[in-house]
Amino acid sequence: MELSNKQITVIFKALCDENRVQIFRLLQNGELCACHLLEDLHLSQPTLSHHMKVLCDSGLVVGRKEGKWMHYSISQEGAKIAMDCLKEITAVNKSECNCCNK
Amino acid sequence: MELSNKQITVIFKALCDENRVQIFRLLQNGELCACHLLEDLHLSQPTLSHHMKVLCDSGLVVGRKEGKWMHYSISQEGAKIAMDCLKEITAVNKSECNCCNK
DNA sequence: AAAACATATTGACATTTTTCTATGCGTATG
DNA sequence: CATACGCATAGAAAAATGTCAATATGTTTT
Repeated sequence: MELSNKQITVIFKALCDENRVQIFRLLQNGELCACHLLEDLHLSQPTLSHHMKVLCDSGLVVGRKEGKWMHYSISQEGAKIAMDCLKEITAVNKSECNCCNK
Repeated sequence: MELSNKQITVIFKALCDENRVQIFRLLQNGELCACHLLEDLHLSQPTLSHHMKVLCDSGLVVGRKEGKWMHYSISQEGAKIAMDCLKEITAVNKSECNCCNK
């Protein structure tokens, strides 16, 4: 799994806004449609729509269209990719100091 | 571990900028001082200093002052907290649909 | 077919973030 | 002790992001 720096930022942007974090908390109880999410968030409908796009772009959330409703849920595949990515980017290969002052 | 939505955003802001992701890649080979990081990034010194502050605030990176040098490294404790947080926020408790259209 | 409904898109504005130049502060060195 | 060095801070400009009102799009219902 070789993700670019840009791709990594897209994934973690999902968790860089308080409202989006709150959306995760709401989705933890299962799939919800946008209208239901809207009830619990102090946001306008277009703003929610914008956040859901950011979340879907990250891969951490997936949308499922059913008639005129959009159902959103947390993607376990997306979560696994994010976890692997976080693990990979924070892994340290060596431990000695490489500084100019060594 | 009960982190607020705000605290979560502070952690993951570390990975929302391409330059900061690149800094992680550089630190994966071990501790580096700011002057050395600066050589590999196309950034001014104050801009790097700003990014290092964001990284340290996230807890994913720690700084160690030695004389006039600042040595930065990836924090494994910080990484563990971020991993736990990501796991927790993407966990799903129920799987049935809770939508208004159920 | 028209009306109602759920969501997305557009365009504008406010806020936040990124970036730089200039400067300040602490530490080491001549 | 004066100077140089490494890094942080202040302030300003530019870019990106979050937000909303208005509107568009697609779907269901009457």
